[in-house]
Amino acid sequence: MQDTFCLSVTSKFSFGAATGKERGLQLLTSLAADMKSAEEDAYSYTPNVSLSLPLGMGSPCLATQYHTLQSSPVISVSSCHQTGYSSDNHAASGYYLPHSLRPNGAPALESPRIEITAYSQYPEDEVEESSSDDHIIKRGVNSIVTLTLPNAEGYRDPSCLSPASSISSRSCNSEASSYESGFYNYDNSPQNSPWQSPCVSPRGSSMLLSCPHASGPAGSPHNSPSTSPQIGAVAEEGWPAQPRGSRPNSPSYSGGGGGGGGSGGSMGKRKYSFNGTSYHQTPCSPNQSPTPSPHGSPRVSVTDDNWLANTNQYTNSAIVAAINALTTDGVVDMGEGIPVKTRKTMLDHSASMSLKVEPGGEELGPDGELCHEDYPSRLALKKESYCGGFLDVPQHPYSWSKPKPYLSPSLPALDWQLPSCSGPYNLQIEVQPKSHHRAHYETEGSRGAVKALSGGHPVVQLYGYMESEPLTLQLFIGTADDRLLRPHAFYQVHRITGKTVSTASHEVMQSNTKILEIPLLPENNMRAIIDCAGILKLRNSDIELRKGETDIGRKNTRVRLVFRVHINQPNGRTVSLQAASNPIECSQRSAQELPLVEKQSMDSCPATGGKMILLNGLNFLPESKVVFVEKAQDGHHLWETEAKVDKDSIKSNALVVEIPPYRNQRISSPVQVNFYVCNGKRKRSQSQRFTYLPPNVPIIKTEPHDEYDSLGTVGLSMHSTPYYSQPRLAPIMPVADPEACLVGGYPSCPPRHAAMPSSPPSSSPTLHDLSPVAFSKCLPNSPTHAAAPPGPMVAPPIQDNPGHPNLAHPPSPDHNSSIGLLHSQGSPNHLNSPGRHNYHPIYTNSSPSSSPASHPSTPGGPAESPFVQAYSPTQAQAAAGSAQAGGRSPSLLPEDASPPSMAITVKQEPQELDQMYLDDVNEIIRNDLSSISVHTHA
DNA sequence: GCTCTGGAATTACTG
DNA sequence: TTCAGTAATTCCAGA
Repeated sequence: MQDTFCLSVTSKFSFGAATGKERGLQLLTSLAADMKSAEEDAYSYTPNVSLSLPLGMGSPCLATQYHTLQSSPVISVSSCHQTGYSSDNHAASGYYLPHSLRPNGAPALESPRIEITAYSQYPEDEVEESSSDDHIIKRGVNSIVTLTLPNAEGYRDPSCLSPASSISSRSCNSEASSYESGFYNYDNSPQNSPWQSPCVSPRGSSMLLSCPHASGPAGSPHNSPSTSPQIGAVAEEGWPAQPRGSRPNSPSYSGGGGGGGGSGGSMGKRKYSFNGTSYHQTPCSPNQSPTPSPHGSPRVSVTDDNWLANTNQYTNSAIVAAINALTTDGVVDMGEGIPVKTRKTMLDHSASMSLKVEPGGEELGPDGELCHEDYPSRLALKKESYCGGFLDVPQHPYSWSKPKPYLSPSLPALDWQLPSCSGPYNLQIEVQPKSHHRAHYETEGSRGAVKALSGGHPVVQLYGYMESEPLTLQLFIGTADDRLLRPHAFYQVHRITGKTVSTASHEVMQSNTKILEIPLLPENNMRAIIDCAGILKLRNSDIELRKGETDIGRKNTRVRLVFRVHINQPNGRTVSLQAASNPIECSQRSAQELPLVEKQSMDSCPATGGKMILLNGLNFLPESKVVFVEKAQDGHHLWETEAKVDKDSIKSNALVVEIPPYRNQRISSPVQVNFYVCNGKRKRSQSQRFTYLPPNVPIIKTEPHDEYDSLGTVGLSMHSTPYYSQPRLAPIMPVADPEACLVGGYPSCPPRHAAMPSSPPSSSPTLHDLSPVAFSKCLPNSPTHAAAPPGPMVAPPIQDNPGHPNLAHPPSPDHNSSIGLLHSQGSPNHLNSPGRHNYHPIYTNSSPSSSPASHPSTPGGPAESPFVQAYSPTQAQAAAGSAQAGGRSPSLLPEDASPPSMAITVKQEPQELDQMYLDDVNEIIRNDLSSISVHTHA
């Protein structure tokens, strides 16, 4: 199997564990086979994907990102336990796969951004076509490899880059998240693409070439001012002709967008923006805020037509790609990337900003005059300082002056989903941040560092790292919606300094996303207290106007702290880990008015209801109501009922509710619904997931499998687990075709799935899908498994993350794991926990729960049971087989597996299953789950 | 004098 | 098109 596996994949996956691994491999293999796609051929990584999926599923740790500095981001997957990491250079890494790339060729992940996506813009074909060259990925991904700066070996700090180069580089870095853009964008992460910072290396000079658009900018890197013209040009492309006023969107803006407060003041500022310079033009505000944040929202650019065009044309040549990238950047970043307002603000604040700058001067360029356009140059400046030993935080022993080993062109883009653990390493958020943190606008002063619930600050620790060399922990603000984790376009991390801050930090920009770099020192057990990170809010209008930006800022006020660490391996590769915090609500209003459910004592119960559930959270009022809702896939309500709240027990942070009976007491499989706390009109908490189980056990069938039992058992345990409806981190692995699952799946299983409004099951489907189980679930939709099962059956297993419906969790035989899943899933927190990871390897999040105690810091523990072990090939096969044979959708499997509460539930009567399902289906139909397409598996 | 916070006024946006 | 309510953004003021 492995051989096969290897072949398809990159060739090097060493699965440490014996049997389990083998099984996993088998599964993978089979999956891979199923998944065949043109892409595979084209991209070596495709195979990886397949493989990776399982792995990922198995454990978060499984996949690990490897990269060689020089080579393009090749990533090899490894199970947590694996001792050996693949050393292949070429291997495309599944991990790093841009989301955009879908093995299946299916449309990219559905999600990336809230509403709109540019994916469509980028046909996957493009991507796949490049297939000829494994290394070359469409979008120049491969090219990246090619491009790799010869000297890349040494990571170059932007700082080192020549200004000019910096510019180009910057431009090159379009932030658009790879998946958003639909294709992988090396630029995104400067690190990712060697070329990314052409500037970086003189050789990169070619880079300059590359940036046609950027050319202007490139040409004048530093010159911020000068650049402006160019920028303007660029901007034009990207932008609508409109005046680049900061907020084209809102005419009103002239007045000052929302900024009402001091209308006058705000107005002035905004107008200023307008007048002063067009958005794009504003090239240089000398003072631009040192902080990159404003500028960059990552997503911007990729979407540019230019970019596409270029990309397409030159997929083959790395150079071309590089050029394209540059171009893109130039276009995007320069003009669009920076919100007018922002600039304005920056100007205004510049002075202050400069003050803030540390000795390192990281923030402001020496010039202090950098313009946004110059942003690149700014970067360069920063980097320079960086190189020079940028920040010095006197207080902290750690000296930034050290070159950062891990920095390499091949580092994964910020929108890539990474595992929280790999091999021996495990990155965990030991102390989660508070669920509310009011972000500050540029027009405001800092609102301080994000705090922990306990009153302290979040704490992050890397386990399993035994070297004496300090590492750098990266922190950026990520999204908290149902989709894959990615840099948040409307928020940036903000470095907090001062006497009260004990942790040294350093800011760097990557793909328009500000990253805070914090030292992880062996002497501190690779543990860092995050007391230096605040959250900056960018004006919606500024960001939304950016070309390529598809997210909307309105009501998009939840974020997560995303931590990353890159560990160099002896073989020259780099392991990248990522952990995301629980969601943080950043708006003032939300923090004050909206109820928030942080935990729920149970996430499932029999359809008969009647049990009491305890909700912990914030802003609960005596008049708070709890409403259970089931929605169809299309969003329409299938059922809605208000639960009885125990008025006597209401506290601002706790609520006891009686679970209402489900509308249909005869359900034969778990049904997923949602509930939310409502404090009044428009004051609702996020939807929380809840699962109704068949009243009387014999629910589901299951795969004729031995291990099944465990599953059943597992499912049973009800747990109080915090449960966020929000999406979890995106799966690590690139999904073959997330959408397939989502889209296809949904249709097929409308009723139950539909239930989860807030978090589309598919939401982060992607990676999961890949896993065998997940796969199966997805199958219905997936091309390969055309025979989708009937929707009704689909009810996902309980606890999934809202964001990720079960896909993530296949019914794992493993009891432990399963249990972990159940519990953990419910709560976002758990997701990350290593232990839980076993089942949710995919998720990068770390949860508080994941505390060392609960999760052995040792990688071995939880992580170990990667998916591989968890799933035996047989199971997988069985599942698949059953699905097919039975005619049921694989999705069913999960259900079976997970029915939580009844330990006994499992029934192993394959033969009868069909009938059961039929009955169920019929019943469902009768119940008029009409909107849903149901099929019987006859 | 500055930063951090909480609160609220004003304006933009949505339905 | 107008209006009311909600959300966003900016200010103010106190600790």
